Amino acid sequence: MSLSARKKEILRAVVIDYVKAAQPVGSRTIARRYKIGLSPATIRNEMADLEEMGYLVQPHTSAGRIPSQKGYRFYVDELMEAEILKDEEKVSIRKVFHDRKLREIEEIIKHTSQLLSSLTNYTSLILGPHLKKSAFKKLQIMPVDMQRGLLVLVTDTGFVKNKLINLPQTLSISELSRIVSYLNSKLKGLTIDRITATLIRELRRDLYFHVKFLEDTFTLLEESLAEDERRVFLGGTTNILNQPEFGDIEKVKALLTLFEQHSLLATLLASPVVGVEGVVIKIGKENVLKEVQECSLVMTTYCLGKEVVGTIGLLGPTRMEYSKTVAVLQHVVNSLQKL
Amino acid sequence: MSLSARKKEILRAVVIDYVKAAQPVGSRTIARRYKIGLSPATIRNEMADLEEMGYLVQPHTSAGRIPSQKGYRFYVDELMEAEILKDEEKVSIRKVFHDRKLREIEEIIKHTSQLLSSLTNYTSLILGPHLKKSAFKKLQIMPVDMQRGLLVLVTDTGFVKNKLINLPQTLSISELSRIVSYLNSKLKGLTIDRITATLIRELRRDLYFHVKFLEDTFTLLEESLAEDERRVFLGGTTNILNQPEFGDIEKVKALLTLFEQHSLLATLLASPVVGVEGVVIKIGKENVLKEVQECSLVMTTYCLGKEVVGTIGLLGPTRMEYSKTVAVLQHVVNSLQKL
DNA sequence: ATTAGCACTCCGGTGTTGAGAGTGCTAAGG
DNA sequence: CCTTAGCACTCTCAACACCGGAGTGCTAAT
Repeated sequence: MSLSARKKEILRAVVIDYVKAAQPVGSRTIARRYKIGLSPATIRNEMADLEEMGYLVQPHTSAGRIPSQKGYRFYVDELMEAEILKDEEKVSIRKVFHDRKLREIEEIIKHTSQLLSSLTNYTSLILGPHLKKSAFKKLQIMPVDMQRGLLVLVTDTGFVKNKLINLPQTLSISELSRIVSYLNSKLKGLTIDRITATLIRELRRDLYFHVKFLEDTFTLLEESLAEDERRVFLGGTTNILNQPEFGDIEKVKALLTLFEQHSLLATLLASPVVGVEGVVIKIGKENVLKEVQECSLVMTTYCLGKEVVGTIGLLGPTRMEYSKTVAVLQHVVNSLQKL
Repeated sequence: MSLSARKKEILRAVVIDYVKAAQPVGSRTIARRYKIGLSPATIRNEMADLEEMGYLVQPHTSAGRIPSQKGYRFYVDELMEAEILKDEEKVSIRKVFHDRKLREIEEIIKHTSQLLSSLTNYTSLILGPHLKKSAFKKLQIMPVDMQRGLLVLVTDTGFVKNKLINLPQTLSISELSRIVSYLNSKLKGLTIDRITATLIRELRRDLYFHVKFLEDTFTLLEESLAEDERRVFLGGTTNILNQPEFGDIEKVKALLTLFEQHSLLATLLASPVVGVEGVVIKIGKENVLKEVQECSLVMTTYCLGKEVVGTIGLLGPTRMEYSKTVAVLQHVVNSLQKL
C-alpha cells in the first residue's frame, strides 16, 4: 500500500529533521522549516495517520514524532535522494588511495577503514579477504638460525602469512630449496581450500625421506590454513560515543564488547545479499545480533581483482545520515577497487 | 615525617575500604569493620589529622573520607602487603604460557595482555621490543611474481617484518641471491639502529651495478627501519567501563581516544625508571598525560633473552587494588621471562 | 587520652509546581 | 469535503522545598 505524495513529503521531513537534531519533531517544526504549505493542524492529522500505519512513533503523548524502523526503511527505499560528496571529501579520499605507496592488502584496508570512519563519524567495519578462497602463489622457507626457519606464504590477493618453524639440523640448504621448489610446483595456483588433507598426504608420500621434518611443517601449514577466521578491521570505534543515543554506559559497553568479538562481527558482515547499487542497508532489528538492534549497518561487497573478496560497512545509530553514508561508501569502494 | 602506628592503621583501613566499596568511608565504618579497638570519635580525630596532613580528602563536609593521591602513595610505599595469588589464577597463567605453541613474539605478547586484563579487570598495556635495539638476523628477498618480490627481515628478538617491493625484470635469480647473501654478510649481527645511512651508502657503492633496483629496496629498508614506533598492545580496553568513576561518557571518551593513539601510549610506558622489586607505580597526577591523571599505572620492564626489551603495565583508576595488581604483574612477567 | 552525646552540615531522594511543547478534537471557513 | 484556527488537555522537564540519613566537629565527662 502506497502513501500519498503529501504523506511522503511529511515522512521525509520527519526523518531528515530527526536525523539532524536527534529530537522528536512536531507538526509546528515541519510547517515552519519545510515549505510544504500546510498548517500544523493538517500536518498533525497526517502524522497521526502515519503513526497508525506504523511509520512514525511517539515517545509519549504530547511529544513530537520519531521515525519507526518501518519509517526509516521506507525512507531508504523510496524517499532518499542520492547525495553528492563535497570536493574536500573527494580530495581526502583520493589522497589516501594515491599518495601512499600502499602495496600490502592489510595496510590498504586499515587506511580505508580509518578514512571511512573519519568521513562519516560512524564506525567502519571491513571484512578482509577469505584466505581459503584466495590462490596459493608462493611459499618459501627461509633459514633463520641453526634450529629455526621462517615459513612464508603469499597468496594472489596479496596476503602474506608467516610462521616460525623448527628445522632439523641435518637438513642441508640445497635439500631445503629442493623441497621448497617441489612444494611450489605442486601447490601453484590452487586456492587454499583445495590444499586439503588428501593433497598433503600425497605430498608427504612423495617426500617420504624428509618425513620427520615435514611432519612439523605440514602440521603448521594445515593449522595456519585452518584458521578460517577472516580478519575484521575496525575504524572509529569511539565514534559511537558522540551519538546522543549512546549516553548510557551500558549500551556503550555492549557495543564496545561486541567490537572485540571479531568472529561475531564476521557473521554480521558475511551476509552476501546484494542490494540496490550494491549497497545493502540493515536497519535496527533487521540485524540479527541484538547488540546492534539500535543501529543501522550500511554495507557493500568489494573486489580486488575480479573476485569478490570481502565486505565493507558502516555502523551508526538507526538515526543515521543514510544518503551521505551510502555516497561515501560507494565512492570509497570505487576508489579502492581501482587499485 | 612519619605517622603514628595508629594513623597508619587507619589510613590503611580507609584505603582498603574505599578500594573495595568506591564510597567515602566514615569513622563509624572503620570502627565496625576493622578491629582497631577505638571508638568512632577517636578515629574521627585521627582522620581529621590525616586530612590536614594531606593523606585524606573529604568530598564535602559530612561525608566520609577518601584517600588523596598522597594517601595512596604512602599506602603503596609503606603499608601495602604482598599478596599471594589464588591457585586458579596461577593455573590460568601457566596455561597461557605452557599449553600454547607460541613462538612468535607478537602472539606471545597478545596473549599476555589478554591474560593480564582478564585477571585484573584493568586495561593492560604492553610496549613491544624496540626494533632499533634488536639485532639484524636475516634478510631474504623472495620473488613473488614477475614484477614483485617480498622483502623479509628477521631480528633476534623474533620480530618478522615484511614488505612487498618491486623487482626489475632484468634481474636473474642468481643475481638476486648473490645480492641477498652479500647483504646478509654485511648486516649480520648489527643492531638495527646501526644500519645507518652511512652504511647503506657504502653498500650502495659496492653494489653500484644494481643501483636502480637497490634504490628501491634500500628506500624501503630505510623506511621500515625508520618506523621508530614501537608497537603497543592493549588488552581489556572495555574494562574501564566497569569502574564507577567512569560513569561519565566524556571521561570514557577521553581514555578510549587515548587508547587509539599508540604513540602517546608509548611515551607513557617508556619511562625507564626501575622501582622496588622492579615494579613502578604511577598514581594520578604523577602521570604526565592528563588523560590518565585519574588513573594509576602499575608497570615493570620485561626481558626476553637477557636484554630489557619492553614495558608492561596495568592501568586502572587510582582507586585500584594495588597489591593484587602488583602480584599478578610480577607473576605474569616472571612466567613470560622464563620462555 | 578517650569517648559519649549532641548540634550541625550536606547529600540524595521525593513531592510539588509551573512553564513549554505538542497533541487531538471541534467547529468554522473556503 | 478538505483545511485550519482555536482551545483544552497531556506529558516532560527544571526548579524548588522538604525530609531522613550519614557523618562530622566540638564539648564535657570519664
